[in-house]
Amino acid sequence: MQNPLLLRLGRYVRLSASDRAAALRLWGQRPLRVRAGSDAVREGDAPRHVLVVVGGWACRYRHLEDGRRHVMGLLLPGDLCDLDVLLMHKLDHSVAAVTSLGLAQVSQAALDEATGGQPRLLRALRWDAQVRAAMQREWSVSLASRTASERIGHLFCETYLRMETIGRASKGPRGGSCEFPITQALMADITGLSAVHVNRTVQALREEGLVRLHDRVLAIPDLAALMSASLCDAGYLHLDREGRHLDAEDGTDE
Amino acid sequence: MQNPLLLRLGRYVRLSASDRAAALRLWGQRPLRVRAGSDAVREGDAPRHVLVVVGGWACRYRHLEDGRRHVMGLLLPGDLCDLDVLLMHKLDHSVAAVTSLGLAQVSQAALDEATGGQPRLLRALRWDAQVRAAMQREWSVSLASRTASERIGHLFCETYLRMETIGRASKGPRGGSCEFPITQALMADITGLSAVHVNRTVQALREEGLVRLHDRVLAIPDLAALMSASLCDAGYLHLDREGRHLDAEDGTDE
DNA sequence: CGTTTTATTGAATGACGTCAATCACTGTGG
DNA sequence: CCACAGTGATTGACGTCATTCAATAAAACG
Repeated sequence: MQNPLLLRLGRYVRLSASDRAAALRLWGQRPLRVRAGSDAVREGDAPRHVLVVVGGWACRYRHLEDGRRHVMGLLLPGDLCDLDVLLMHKLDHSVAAVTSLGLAQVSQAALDEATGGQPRLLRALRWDAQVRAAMQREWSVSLASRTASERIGHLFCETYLRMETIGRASKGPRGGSCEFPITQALMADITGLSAVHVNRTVQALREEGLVRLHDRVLAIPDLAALMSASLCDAGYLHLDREGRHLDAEDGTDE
Repeated sequence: MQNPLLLRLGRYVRLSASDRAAALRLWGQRPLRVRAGSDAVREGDAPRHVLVVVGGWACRYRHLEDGRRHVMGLLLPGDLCDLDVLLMHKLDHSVAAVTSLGLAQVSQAALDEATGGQPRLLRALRWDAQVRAAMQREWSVSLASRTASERIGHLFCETYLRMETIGRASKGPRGGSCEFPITQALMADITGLSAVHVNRTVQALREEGLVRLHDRVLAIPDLAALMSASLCDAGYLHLDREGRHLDAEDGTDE
């Protein structure tokens, strides 16, 4: 299986053929293109769909009144944006395209139809939402307790691991690497640092040999070393197939 | 209605009598006492219940390997700790009692039984989880983008508003006030500041006349002024009864 | 090719942390 | 009743990490 959503949900449980078919119906739903840099949805809007990232990267963000911006999450291909968002009247944050972006817009009816007869799929989606909440908490830990280089190193580790789970990382003799289309200015808005300090910190990590980052490609020669230097413990990503006791009989891995 | 859980869910939708009865069955479930300062559940444990705070205050926290601690959320009476936590194999953070604490331990079976025939109640609980996620994001905004005094002021505003929605705040001629059993050391772990700096910042807020804080009681003479000084926009708390179109016929307010 | 975005560098400043000591308050045992 | 320890709040001096401002270099883009 190559679909990022299926790869991701497969970290929780082996889906049956009909689960997978239902998940793919979400995938195909009314896709929308968003240009890099512009907003897909905006704070204050009434949510009309559950969004699924089909291609490209997006971010959730919020502005403070005086213009300061904080990016509170990254959305990668296969990521689903708030299963229960349609309960709310207004969005409390915006979502912007980081790169050129493809979004599936899933209506409540489409969601109900896809999950109605597939409790295993619904559980996988709920698990995914829990993991997303854990990531949010971990970003809080970073902002509150990690130093600049730990924050940035942690962002690299987490993003690399997320890319790996959706089959978008490659491993070579010099470690793993993945796409990383995040400018230093955006990294600043994520980590709560200034762009200048991000720049200096990235350079320091490079000089220590912990990462290579050029041309929107992130390479990590020794992931364990970077994780350790960044105080990153991957437990919160819950990558160990916690729902395996619910595996479908016909759930295969290929 | 006086029950904090019902008051809180009532911010979303008017519950029917049978919704309320079902919610109260969660409330009564096998209550557990935890002494102030000790852990209710610990990172790495297998979750066995959904926890509901019946009385007292708790906090979610995580330690980094070198001992730094971050508190990533406060749990007040009526708060429910992760509707879907039982999907996970391991907890990724701990929960400690801030004050002497009463916890209802709700099993999956009890949860299913309570929500099975009450879709309105289930929606209210899901709405609550969304609001909780929004609070988590807002704490990230604080840590990344707000100054020390804005962070602390924001914590005061949010906590006061949460206490107000559960009927635990009182209003007088000199503004509103509520219990606030949080030591400055704990405020430091919440805001990512040092305890010393929290102390100085609280004093500054006092001298500006924005808050009074003594003997575990927080008083806010002018909430609008404090909110404005802290760049606090209450939108993310979603306090405006967003599910009112789903109100039960027999849902009364008393 | 110019134009814009992104990355990089230096110097000065400032917000916040650390260390260390003191003070107030509480509860405890003698 | 008082000595004592323990917790939480407070203060001062000093150090440091990160910000800001400003300028430049290097890429990316049309």
